[in-house]
Amino acid sequence: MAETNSTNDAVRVGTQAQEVAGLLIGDIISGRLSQGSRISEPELSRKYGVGRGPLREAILKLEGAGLVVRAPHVGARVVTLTQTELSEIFAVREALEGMAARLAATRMSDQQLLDLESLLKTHASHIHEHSGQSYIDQEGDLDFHYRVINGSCNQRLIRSLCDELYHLIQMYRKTSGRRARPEEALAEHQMIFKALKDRDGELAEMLMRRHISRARREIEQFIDSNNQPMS
Amino acid sequence: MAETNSTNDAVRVGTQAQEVAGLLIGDIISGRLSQGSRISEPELSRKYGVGRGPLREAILKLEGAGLVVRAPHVGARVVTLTQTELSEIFAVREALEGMAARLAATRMSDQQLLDLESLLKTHASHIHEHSGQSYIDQEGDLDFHYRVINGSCNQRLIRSLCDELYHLIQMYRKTSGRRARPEEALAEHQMIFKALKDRDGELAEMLMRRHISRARREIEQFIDSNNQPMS
DNA sequence: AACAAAAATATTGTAAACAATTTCTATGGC
DNA sequence: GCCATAGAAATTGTTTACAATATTTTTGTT
Repeated sequence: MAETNSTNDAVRVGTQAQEVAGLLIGDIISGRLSQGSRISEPELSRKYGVGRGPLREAILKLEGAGLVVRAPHVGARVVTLTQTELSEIFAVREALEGMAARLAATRMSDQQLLDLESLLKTHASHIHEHSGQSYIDQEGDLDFHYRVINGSCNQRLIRSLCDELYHLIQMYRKTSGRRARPEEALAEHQMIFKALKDRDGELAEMLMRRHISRARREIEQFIDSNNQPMS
Repeated sequence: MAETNSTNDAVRVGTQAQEVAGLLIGDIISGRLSQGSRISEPELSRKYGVGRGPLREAILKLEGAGLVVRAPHVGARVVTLTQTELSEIFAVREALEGMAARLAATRMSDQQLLDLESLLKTHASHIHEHSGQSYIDQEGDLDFHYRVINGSCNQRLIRSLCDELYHLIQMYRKTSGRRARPEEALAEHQMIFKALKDRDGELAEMLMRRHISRARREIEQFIDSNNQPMS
């Protein structure tokens, strides 16, 4: 009768190291492990119930993703994003995701476009109902961008954006209780969608770049207004 | 005297894992470990004279860089680049390095520009002397691109390009004995340099994108002409 | 002889013990 | 009272041994 594994999770999907890496990523991008937190091997080893070997592998993986930084003989910490680094991330994201939008305009299937359209409708109704709060804002935004990125059909591009940059962006969003602007974002998403539907790659790229550039400026502004009273 | 370390290398700079990772990268991008080669832990553990722990860490690191692929309980292999993957890499490189050129146009110091100019002069004389062969072609090309990338002053961009994409490109260049076209490349480098010197970011980006796009088409052509007789 | 199944081998994944380095703490001197 | 230094504790780096999985070889059957 449903003999479970050693952990109370579902059946083991891969190796312990992979599982712990997933848990660690979740703890970081959810904010349970805040920026700059020490990653103690013995402590987390006990917490996750695995040996130090698999845990070290997980840490190594996260280091490759840029979520933690390590110093020899000193240990690992959750990365601390400065404003400069966050701006750099968004600058790279702008170039990469602009390219993704351009490719997606010619490569997305009709079905993918229909799905994207219904996603936007769902998002719109949620905004009207709850007058622009709730989790759907962050998640919906992510969902839209993930679909466009995947629509590019460029595996390397997908990996760079989803496995590296977006983890960092999610981490920042959670740790800084910044309020998004769902109405404006939705309007921009709808314009991007129209360009995709029209198979207009140039326009899709330009709109996506402006969309991300706008988000970057908001963040820079937010940080500025928050750093001031902390001095 | 000069009491050396356990290995005959210079003094240990970091940890064994880091050192082995460097050696592994060297073996891969030099072609000593060709594409698709098995990465046997016991074998390489003996070869490099370290335990399996540090070697595994090195493999993990290379997996993060995209140089090796791992399968659970099966092992690691040097990545095999298909034409599709190579095209994808160059597409991403085009977007990223175009951005780097645009940023470099406004951010490179006058001294950096002078150094870049002298590098191009050195490169030109080498081509005229040896009529376009010798190692300087590959190395010189890399050197030029590295300087422009670093001129962007965007650390994340630098890391993406130098630590991930360029390793893969170097690997491909070595394993496929493809001949470069140093004269054409130099001419294009000189045009890019002029745009940088004029602080014309838009032009620098466009020229860099065309330069890389051209290289991509050459590679695609080369692969096509090589894959045909192998069918 | 060819195929399938089962045992043997080898390799990877994991845990535990040891070594080396760093960090914290306490003691002594100024 | 403060700083420097020496020792102790804790953590990371590394090796070794063990367990689990995959691959290969062997053996038996059709």
